[in-house]
Amino acid sequence: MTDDIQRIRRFNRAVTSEVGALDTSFLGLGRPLGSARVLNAIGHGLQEVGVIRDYLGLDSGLMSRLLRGLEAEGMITTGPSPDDSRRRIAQLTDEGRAAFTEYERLSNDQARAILARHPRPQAILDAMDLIATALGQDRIEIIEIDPREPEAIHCLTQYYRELERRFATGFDVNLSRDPEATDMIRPRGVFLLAMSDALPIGCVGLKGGDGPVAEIKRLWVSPAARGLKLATRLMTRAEDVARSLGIHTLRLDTNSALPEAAALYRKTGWQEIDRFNDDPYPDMFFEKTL
Amino acid sequence: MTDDIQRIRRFNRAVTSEVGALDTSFLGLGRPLGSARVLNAIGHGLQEVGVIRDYLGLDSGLMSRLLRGLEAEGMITTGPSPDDSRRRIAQLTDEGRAAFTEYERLSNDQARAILARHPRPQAILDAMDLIATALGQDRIEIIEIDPREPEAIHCLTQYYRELERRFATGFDVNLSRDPEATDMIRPRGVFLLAMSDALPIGCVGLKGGDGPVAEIKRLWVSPAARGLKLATRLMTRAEDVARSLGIHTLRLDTNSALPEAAALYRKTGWQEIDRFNDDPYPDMFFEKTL
DNA sequence: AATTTTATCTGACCTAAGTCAGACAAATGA
DNA sequence: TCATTTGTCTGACTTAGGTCAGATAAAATT
Repeated sequence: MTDDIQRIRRFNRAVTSEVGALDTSFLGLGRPLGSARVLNAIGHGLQEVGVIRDYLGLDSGLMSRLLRGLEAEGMITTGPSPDDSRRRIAQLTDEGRAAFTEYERLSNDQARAILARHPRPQAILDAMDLIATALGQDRIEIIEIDPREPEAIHCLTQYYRELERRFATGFDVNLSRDPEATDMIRPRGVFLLAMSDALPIGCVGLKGGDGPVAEIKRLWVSPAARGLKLATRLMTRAEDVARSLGIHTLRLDTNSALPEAAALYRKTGWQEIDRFNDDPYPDMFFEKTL
Repeated sequence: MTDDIQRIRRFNRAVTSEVGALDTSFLGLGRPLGSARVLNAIGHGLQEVGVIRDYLGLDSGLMSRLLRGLEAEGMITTGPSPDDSRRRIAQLTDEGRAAFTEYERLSNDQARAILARHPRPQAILDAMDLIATALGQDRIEIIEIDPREPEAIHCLTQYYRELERRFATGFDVNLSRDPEATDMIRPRGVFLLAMSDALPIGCVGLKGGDGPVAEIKRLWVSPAARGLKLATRLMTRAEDVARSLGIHTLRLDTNSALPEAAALYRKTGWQEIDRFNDDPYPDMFFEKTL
């Protein structure tokens, strides 16, 4: 156990010196960290002075001075907000946008360098996802999204890959009944994503029709987030939406090669029923009355 | 690929805010970060002012002032080094030791908290080891050590566990020929550890006797360090030591359940030979003439 | 219309951190 | 022995970052 603590502290040291290098790269463009942070916040789309101040946790006096400095440098312009002229809005000038892009380039290069010098970049990424998800586990949010958006497709792709790995026969999505995206968009259904910071780490689809019966599809949780009860959260939210859409009965199909899924369904009030479709992949079928 | 970059930058954000919290905890004891860092360096055993200065990368003027401040607080005493009275040596007072212990406690608590709130602490630790090893991959060092030291035992324990997992029959070290520790200490042999920062991530033993023939034992590399050519580095160093001890012939035994090991031996000039012992576990035997 | 609240700014002030030139004393080398 | 080098310290100065008490103007409330 003491040994484990040492491992974490070694990790902190390793990452701190790397993050220190990151801070230095911010300073490397000849601008103090404070101004650089404000410039980046504006570049990332924050406009209102108050919002930026809260986001960066700055005193209003200091914030004002940093803005004035960036203005003097010609990096930003400020003006009153159209709907409340007490509030001020900051925007990048062309010069400011160039500086911001340069910061982005440095950050991306640094990230790329970490991947490039390691023989197993995928292992690095998986480890980073696990740690970032663990550190932010209290800030995981579930959002509704169009299943054709890139974040949703990211999850679905991972889901298909996992089925491919775990089914003895492999998995070809074209042989399965791929639900119409519009069946998973309100008012017929919904597609939910679990987000940790900006990374999608889980999904579930509620595929509805015109009647009171709907199907749960594509329940998946990233390996980085397993054990955090995320599947239950996703299912509960999907059931809530179903109720609000006037749906009385939910069905789903699954495969006995995914025993943790069947266990979850049984534990949360689902009953096993007879086969209700001719999809070649599933071999277990469940139903739940809301 | 762009997606991967985003994942790394998310990791940086997550870790930076956590590390920021660590810095704040340093400040939380009412001492500025600079003084706290010096106090901790002294607590961790650094004594000479110049060594501390280099380690923390401080200007000599600033260093001097920080020392003076800690002295005024009653945290440390300084005096001339006995062998060169230009150099000064800093030591903790009882009060200083108490403050240092408090910092250690805070750091350990923080680390413990991360583990405690996650359902799979072992996964967190493995991920942290992987990342810390990757970030410090250019600073991996190979050292000689007594195989009875805790760092060596850490590696050996992991090695036995891995054999237990990978051999169809399991692995019981008591049934195997456990080499005498003294056979792996100069002048008979040597035990080598690969260290990343303070974490042992690989080992190999050279078990010698009185004659010119020796055995390679216990070659192991942590999953966190695989792909970094560490096994080759360890073997090369073991062979170098063997030569310097007047050994002409090396032997080793291994098992076909560890194909990557046999592949390494074949690639580095080892020849498969007939069984030369009656250990129940190995089923492949190699020899190399130096 | 007068008062209060909100959002930002300004001036005065502070600490932490760091730089640099030179002082000083001990150790080293010619 | 004398000049040079080395390790540390001191004083003078700078920048970054931050706090706080008003000032100011727009918006919201009474």
